[in-house]
Order: sequence, then structure tokens, then C-alpha cells
Amino acid sequence: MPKDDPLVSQIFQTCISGRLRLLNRVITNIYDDELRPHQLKASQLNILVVAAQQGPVLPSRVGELLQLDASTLSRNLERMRTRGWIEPAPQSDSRTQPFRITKEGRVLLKKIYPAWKRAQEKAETLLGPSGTQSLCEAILRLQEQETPAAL
Amino acid sequence: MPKDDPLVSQIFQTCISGRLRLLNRVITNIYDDELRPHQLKASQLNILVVAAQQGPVLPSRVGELLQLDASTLSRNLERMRTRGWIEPAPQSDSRTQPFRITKEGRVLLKKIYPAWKRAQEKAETLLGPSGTQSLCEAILRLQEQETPAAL
DNA sequence: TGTCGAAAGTTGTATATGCAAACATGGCAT
DNA sequence: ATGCCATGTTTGCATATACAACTTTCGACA
Repeated sequence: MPKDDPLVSQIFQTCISGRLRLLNRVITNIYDDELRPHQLKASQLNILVVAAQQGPVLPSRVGELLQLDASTLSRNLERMRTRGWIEPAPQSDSRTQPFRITKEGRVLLKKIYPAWKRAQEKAETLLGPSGTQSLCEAILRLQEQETPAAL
Repeated sequence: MPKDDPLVSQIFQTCISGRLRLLNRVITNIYDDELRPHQLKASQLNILVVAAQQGPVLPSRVGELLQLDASTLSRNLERMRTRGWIEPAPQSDSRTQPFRITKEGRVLLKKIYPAWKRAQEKAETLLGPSGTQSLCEAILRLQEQETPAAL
């Protein structure tokens, strides 16, 4: 029963998914804590912001932007619809159902801004400037790869 | 209906939780894809590695190391026990139930190593050296803060 | 014009995650 | 000794996540 198995040590000390998932838990908790009084979670905030940015938009497009599985998104949107933050938008092709942010959704975004800002500052402190920067770069790299020849 | 609301743009373009969660989804999918043939997921791999590293260990200690909520961990451990990767260890204090990795668990770790390595290399490519480094540093910073005066 | 395929969305199932509350127990204080 | 408290664990509930399978519908093509 080798407790210092080099294979185990290597994974333990270097695994990127382990570290990233840990950091994700910590950071998500920071945002969730700040947003809790508004009954909003980090996951839904991100979707809501994309909706506000994009105007009427298809779920498939949001899934692409956020790299979210369609089934995950489907159920998240259902919850957000129930709360009145998004609503169906007029559609021509009945295979799809575009949606948009509601007035209530925009009001919510304004209301939560200070809480978001507090969480953001805590997160920046935790990551440091270089960490924040690297995160940015990694996402950019992702977006390049996602776009084989678009635009 | 301002589509270029500066508040929305700011959150959209800078939110750390949004970026980190996106990256976490992508990276976790990379590891899960590689590990799928072994019916192991990234989440459980991380717990298993900690168990292998630590020897007999209390759930509370693992939760501290991985910053995992006790209830989350409780159910993850239950699944892993069912699959025979961990087992209860002898205990003196019956409020707690230490556990340890089984032989089957160690065999599994050896078996999945090549798959883990492939995922790890993909992840390193995606993050780049600076991203990998920053991730490391962020975790270290976390560990400092978690230790108000320990050891 | 009828059929078939591609794309989008939904549903069933399983895991992961966290909060709140219940539960259990060993140790401490009176 | 007895009762209370701190700590660790489990349970109930809700959300987040993804895969697989199914459904729908529009267009393209024969």
C-alpha cells in the first residue's frame, strides 16, 4: 500500500480539473452568497446577462456562447421563465423558440449590480491580476477554437 | 430597451464567475470524455486521489482539502463505496467514519492514468503555461487563507 | 410532391453541488 | 453524574450539469 505512489502524487499535485473545479466551487460560492438575497444564482445571472446583451436570441446561440449543454439550458430557461425574468420572443420558425429578457429581468440586473461588484472584487483579490488575466486569455483561446472559420 | 447598457456590458465582459464556470464546464468535459470508458468522472477521480494520498481519512478532512460541502461529499462517497473504490476504515470515535481507498480503487487509478494524462495535456494546451501557473497560484493563495494559524 | 435528413428542443436518468435542518456523540462544565 | 454544547455526518430539498433518446419541423432532393 504505497502512500507515496508517484502516479498518485503526480495527479494529486498537478491535476488541472481538480484545481479548476475547486476554484470554481469557491468562486461560485462567493457570488452565490452575495446574490442570495435576490434569489439569483451565478449560473442564472450569466444567462440573464447574455440575454440582455444579445436581445432576442435562440437557446442554441446561448448554449454556444456559454458552452452549455442544450438540455441544461432548457431547464435553466424554464426556471427563469417561471420567475418572469425572460419571456418568449416572436418567432418565424417553429422549430425554435427565441427568448428575451423582460423588464423585470432588467430591473433585477440593476438591483443586483452592487452585490455582483462586491463578489467580483473578492474574486479578483483571490485570483490576483495575473490569474484574472489568464482566465481572460483562456476564454479567448476557446473562442478562437470554437470558430473554425466563422465571421 | 438599451441593448448597450453599460452595466450589462461590464458584467458580460468581465464577470469572473461567468468565465470560470464556462472554463470549468469545458475542462470537466475533456476529463469526463477521457474517463468515461472507465465509468469514472472528474469529481470522483479527485476524491479518489486524495484518499490514495492521505491514507485513512475523515470526510471532514477531505471536504476541507477540496473545499467540498459535507453533504455533497457524503453522497459522493456513498456512490464510490457502492462501486467498491473506497471502504470504511477502523474508527475509535463513532461520531465519524474514516474511509480509505480499496485495492480496486488503486487498480482503477493505475488503469485510468493514460486517459487522465491525455486529458491533462489537452487542458494544458487550452490554458497555456501562464494559465496553468496562475491556477496553481490561486489555489496556493486559497490554502494560505484557509489556514488562519494551522500547523 | 413525397420522403428523408439535419437542426433544435425536450424528456428521462444520473451525478454534482450547496443550504438548512435533523441527528448523533463525545467531552466539558457545574 | 447529568445535561449541554461543539463537531461531524446524514437527509430533505432545490438547482446545475450532461448524455442518450425522442420529437418536431423545415428544407432539400429525388
